[in-house]
Amino acid sequence: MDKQTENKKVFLEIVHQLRTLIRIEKIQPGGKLPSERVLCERLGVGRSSVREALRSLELLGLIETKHGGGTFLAATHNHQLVEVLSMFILEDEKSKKDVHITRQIHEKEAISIVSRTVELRALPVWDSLFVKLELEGTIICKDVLREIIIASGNRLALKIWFQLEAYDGAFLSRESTEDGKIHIQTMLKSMQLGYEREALQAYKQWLETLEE
Amino acid sequence: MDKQTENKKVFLEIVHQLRTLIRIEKIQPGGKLPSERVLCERLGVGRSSVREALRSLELLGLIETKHGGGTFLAATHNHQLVEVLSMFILEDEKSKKDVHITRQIHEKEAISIVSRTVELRALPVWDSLFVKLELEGTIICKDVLREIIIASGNRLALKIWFQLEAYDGAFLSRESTEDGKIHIQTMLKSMQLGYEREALQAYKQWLETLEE
DNA sequence: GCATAAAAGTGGTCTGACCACTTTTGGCAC
DNA sequence: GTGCCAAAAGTGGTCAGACCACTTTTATGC
Repeated sequence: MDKQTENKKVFLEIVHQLRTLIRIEKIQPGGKLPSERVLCERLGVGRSSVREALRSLELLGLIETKHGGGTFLAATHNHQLVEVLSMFILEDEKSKKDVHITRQIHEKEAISIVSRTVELRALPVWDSLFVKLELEGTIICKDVLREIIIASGNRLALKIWFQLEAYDGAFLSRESTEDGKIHIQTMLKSMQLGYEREALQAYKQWLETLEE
Repeated sequence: MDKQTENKKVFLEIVHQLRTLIRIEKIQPGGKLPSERVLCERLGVGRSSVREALRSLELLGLIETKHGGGTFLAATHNHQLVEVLSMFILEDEKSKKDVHITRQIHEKEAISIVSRTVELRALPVWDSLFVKLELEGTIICKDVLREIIIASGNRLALKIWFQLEAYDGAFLSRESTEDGKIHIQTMLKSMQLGYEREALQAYKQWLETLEE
């Protein structure tokens, strides 16, 4: 009833309907949505309009599609959001530096969080990383940072970090130097002991070894 | 021809192309984009695909369309983006909290940056805000924070903050209490003097006056 | 029972058509 | 020439049908 009253665009209305559908049918993240053709019929609209709505949600990272397979509710939220916004926003060199800095902001915060939280400090993953570092020595920077940010428990920050890391990838993908290794170990140990300041200091020193 | 050979989705490619087009043709916010039919021809794709891309960007608030008039680069964006995302994302409390925390991460960082940078500390805007606070007393929290983040010079962080602030809006839009006002003033003054620790402390106390 | 091929289902894209609305154009009266 | 107004052109909004490419399901043959 109320659908007819609105003079708004069909595809926006469909976005609304989809949300209702997902709630009512209790579709879980990762769950399958009705096919495009079924949605057309159910909502009484053309397939193009359904697709415009679906594509919009896809760009937002709210749904995922598998060619020939179906449409699924995204398991993890907004990753494309940042990417697309960035595409329009990040244009000059200054922006590249901003990505770098912003990424580090989240890394520092995660280190602080872990250092300050007893339960997180006690996580076995730190020892594991430490040992791996000891044995192989070829550990990749981003693996360590990723674990720390995951541990910090802020999923949104994790999503943002993933995006930034993707841009900034070349930098982080390098293997650590001998000097760098020491700083990573110091950072991990400090974190485990709850020495926030020292952990951040070691992180900073580690960064310096990367900047050559 | 060539577009089909790519394994990526056409509509995503179009989103990319549009961004390039906007930059090359120097289309200003509020400016007019080529019509859908022109875009089809230029990009060598079907109109449906062009529309899927445009509709996606519209949902993101990056463009606006006028029926019969044309498509325009958004002057001020993120209007329904917020609405739609919140519909889908902000369902569980955890996400809401993550937004909240992530926003504060960027605020804290900006305060630190300004405190540590002589040129930024000397900006006249702080006195201006301080006086405004003195006189009116009805200053809005987000105005202060926005200025600080702008001053910090990281446009990406600013962009992210705008996003988060939009979600988290109800919280930040409140007028500050008497207690809050004192803390804001303390924060500003500490920042100006370069007392990073004190500024962050005041920020924290200010937050406490807002909660509950 | 199982592997494999056929069929059905599904997303991806293009074309053409029609409608509703806006902007531009052209002609008429003054 | 000026000004107004209707016709024409331009543009977004929507739908229907047709293929294609890919995945999932079903049926077949051994």
